[in-house]
Amino acid sequence: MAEHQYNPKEIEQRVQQYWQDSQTFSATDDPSKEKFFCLSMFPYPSGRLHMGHVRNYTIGDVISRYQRMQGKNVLQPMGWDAFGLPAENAAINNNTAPANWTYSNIDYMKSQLKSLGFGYDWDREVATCKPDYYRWEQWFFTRLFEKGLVYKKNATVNWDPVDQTVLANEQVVDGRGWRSGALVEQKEIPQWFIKITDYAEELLRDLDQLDDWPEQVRAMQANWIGRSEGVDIRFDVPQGTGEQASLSVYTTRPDTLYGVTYVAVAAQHPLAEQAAKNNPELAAFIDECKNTKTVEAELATMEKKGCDTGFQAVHPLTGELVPVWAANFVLMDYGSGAVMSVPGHDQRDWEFATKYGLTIRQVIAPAEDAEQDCDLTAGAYTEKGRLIHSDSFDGLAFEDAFDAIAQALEKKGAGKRTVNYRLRDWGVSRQRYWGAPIPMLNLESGESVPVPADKLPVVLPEDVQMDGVTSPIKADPDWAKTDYQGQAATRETDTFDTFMESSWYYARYTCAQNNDAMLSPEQANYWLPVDQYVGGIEHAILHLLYSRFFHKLLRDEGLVDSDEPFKRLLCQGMVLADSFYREDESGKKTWFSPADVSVEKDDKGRITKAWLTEDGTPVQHGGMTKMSKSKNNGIDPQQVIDQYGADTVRLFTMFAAPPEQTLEWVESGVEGANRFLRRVWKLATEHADKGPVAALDTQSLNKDQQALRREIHKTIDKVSDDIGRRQTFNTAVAAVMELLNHLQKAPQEAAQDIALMREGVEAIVRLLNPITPHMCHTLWQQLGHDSDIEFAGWPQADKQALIEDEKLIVVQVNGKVRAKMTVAANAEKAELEAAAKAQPNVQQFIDGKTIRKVIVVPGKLVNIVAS
RNA sequence: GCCCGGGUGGUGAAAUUGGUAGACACAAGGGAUUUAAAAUCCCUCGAACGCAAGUUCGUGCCGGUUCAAGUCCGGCCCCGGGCACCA
Repeated sequence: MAEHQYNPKEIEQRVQQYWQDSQTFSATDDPSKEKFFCLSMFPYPSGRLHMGHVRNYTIGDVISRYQRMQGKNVLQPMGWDAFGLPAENAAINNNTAPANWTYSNIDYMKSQLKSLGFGYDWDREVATCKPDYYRWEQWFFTRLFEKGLVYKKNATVNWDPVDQTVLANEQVVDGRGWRSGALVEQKEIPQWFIKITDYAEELLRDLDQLDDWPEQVRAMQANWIGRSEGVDIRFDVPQGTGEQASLSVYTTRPDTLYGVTYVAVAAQHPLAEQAAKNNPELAAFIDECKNTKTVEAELATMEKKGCDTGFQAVHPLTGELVPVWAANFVLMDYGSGAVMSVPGHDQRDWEFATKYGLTIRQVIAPAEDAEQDCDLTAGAYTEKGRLIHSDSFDGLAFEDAFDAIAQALEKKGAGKRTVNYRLRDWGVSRQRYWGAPIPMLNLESGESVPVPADKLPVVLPEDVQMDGVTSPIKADPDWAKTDYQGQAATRETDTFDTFMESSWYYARYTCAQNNDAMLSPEQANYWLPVDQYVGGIEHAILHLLYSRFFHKLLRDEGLVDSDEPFKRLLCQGMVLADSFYREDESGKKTWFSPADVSVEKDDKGRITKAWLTEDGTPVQHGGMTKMSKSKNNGIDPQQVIDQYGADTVRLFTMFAAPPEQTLEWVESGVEGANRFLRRVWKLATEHADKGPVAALDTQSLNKDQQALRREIHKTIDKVSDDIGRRQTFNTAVAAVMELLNHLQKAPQEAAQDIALMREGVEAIVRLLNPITPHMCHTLWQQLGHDSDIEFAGWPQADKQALIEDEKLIVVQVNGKVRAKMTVAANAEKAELEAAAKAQPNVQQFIDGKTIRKVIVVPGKLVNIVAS
């Protein structure tokens, strides 16, 4: 007798032990087999898994198991994005070293991943903080340097003047350093850059190949790269001494050139700094601009401010003198640090000009009304139109004007057509400790050279004391001391941006143990590209763009032969939960964990009352929000696993919402998922108890049995399509639930009833296996199979069983449903029309009216248009 | 501010190519079983009107295309994600 009580704890432990003992998920490089590389974004080892991880990795695991049942050779690896800022903070708070903290987190989280039953090949595990990983990244960087793809330049950082340290944007709170509270300044320091802009065109073009990426991610990347066609224009700036300086500006609207009434430069622009020497007001303005964060969102919304430099620039075509202003919205790091301003036709320029009383001039008129002057008192006219007040260019439309003015500038040597990208080169220097050391040496001559390959890796010391301010490798002068070809040299003490590690880890999984090279091309080319990548939408731009860039760099180094790293991409949504807070008199909110709160609901199920379970004091319901530390509404996956089992957690996660959408974590929904699994367990084990089953004779089935068999095979069809093509796991689960409802109602008297039940139960067990593998593994055995369900194959729908001889047809009159009728599936149009008109409720609506038209959609509907 | 999503019953959602709006669940209400509870099973469940058959309205708002619109087009409102040193 099978156990009819579903006992997840016991089942899951046993099955996980079985997987470990039989190396079920260990992938072998076998070129004779069709491969499937399924990858989930590796976690930052923060301490414990959160629900976002659970969701991400459940999706990846479901796809992996589905593909394995399709007969593919599946690789599903896992690793750790182990460098980063939180380790430094935790190390200070816990008085330990970042390495120590990180490694113990990895241990714990690895055990959590195992308890969720994810089928990873742990032999290929990587941790990016280990020298055997980052040494190859260091080596690759030196290769890029030799190829001229790496350079050093000054770039702006957040500078804490009290702690004398560089801060991450995250460490700047309301313009102040998070520890010192000092006003943060912008400071320029030399940093290393990789020329991603050299690949801008290819990164943009190859987006077209990524058919299996979400449209929105491709759109976001295209906008990020931001290709535009325009003109670089030179404005000469006569100096008092008779010398001539010049400014370069880029514009996509050369047609508005005659509307330029001033030029704006960054506060840090050399011209502005020169002018500030004899201009205290300007000097004060430049000083003030040091406090402006260079975060795009802040730049866009802050108050636009400026100050006249006193310099004047010569208009390249008219020779007119226009003032040069320093402005806080022009960035020195971006473009040439100067822009031409056309307040008549650019809204930002208009606001600036209005504020400071600068001239506003109309040079574009609406195409259809070229004679009329626009009203520019309320705002700029930003549409493209026809030129006016532009000398010989008057009357030209945008494209002709663009060409003619660009040509005139080129002829004078004052301009050049250019393709520009919004994308900027990738700054990879970080002034923090817990990262891969940048493998560069500074010589006494001032020259920087890469660390020779035989001296790699540059190992980051792990046994360190954190003082919370200075990186230990910067604090220890001995660490940097070294030599280069006999001469004294100092090491670079900056470390890499952690995006460096996450840009190539996917490739390292193909040969994680290789100690002789970054990649083994044979293994890399067998497994790559990744067939399915799963991760959060928050990585849609940066991580995914850097990885695509790195893949092209790896290709150009001869390490891989594909152009793109990720064939198909799925971006899962966030996980939300109820939040609860209490507000004190000053309006400060204290947030309470949902685990500590009890609620009362009205008969519509809305929360009407909430209180702390422990002492009964009332709290406010803050709605469903993203699980986060700040709202204290994270649900610990471990507690839910302990209570209901991993299969229930996995099922609820897949069922509650489609994967790209947000998922609301609701306890009663988890219970519902658990209830469904108990029903499956009961049906399957009770059936298994009936012992040997007669062979199914599909020819002898009665009408009801045929209908049930059609449900079984329709479900197989739908679930296959939902998991394989559509990736709508929620509807796949719903389809299995429907089938279970049908099977539970089926009679179990005749031998063929039981044979049919066998077919249905086996279908359910196999269809659910990717989602709830522990239960399905166990039930598969109880149904008498010796084979491992992972390798038992995916069920195939019997096309014969799907054929219906009758169909339900909807009858509409003027687009409104008036009747439904069951007709032979092969009925002709004329028959359908006649049958539709014969329906009593239809007659009522067409009686006395003229039939104008009848639309027949075979197998679906008849619409009678009458008036 | 810019770029990208989303908005459908009390709730999560479904409707795949323009063709029956609300599958499957959750919550709620009613009933069966039980000494009782849990568990389980059955019924009801968008709104209004109606004894019923059924009718009308209904997918954020306003307008359009179409025999037919949740789905396509134009204009708005609200919510969320990203914005380059959090990962």
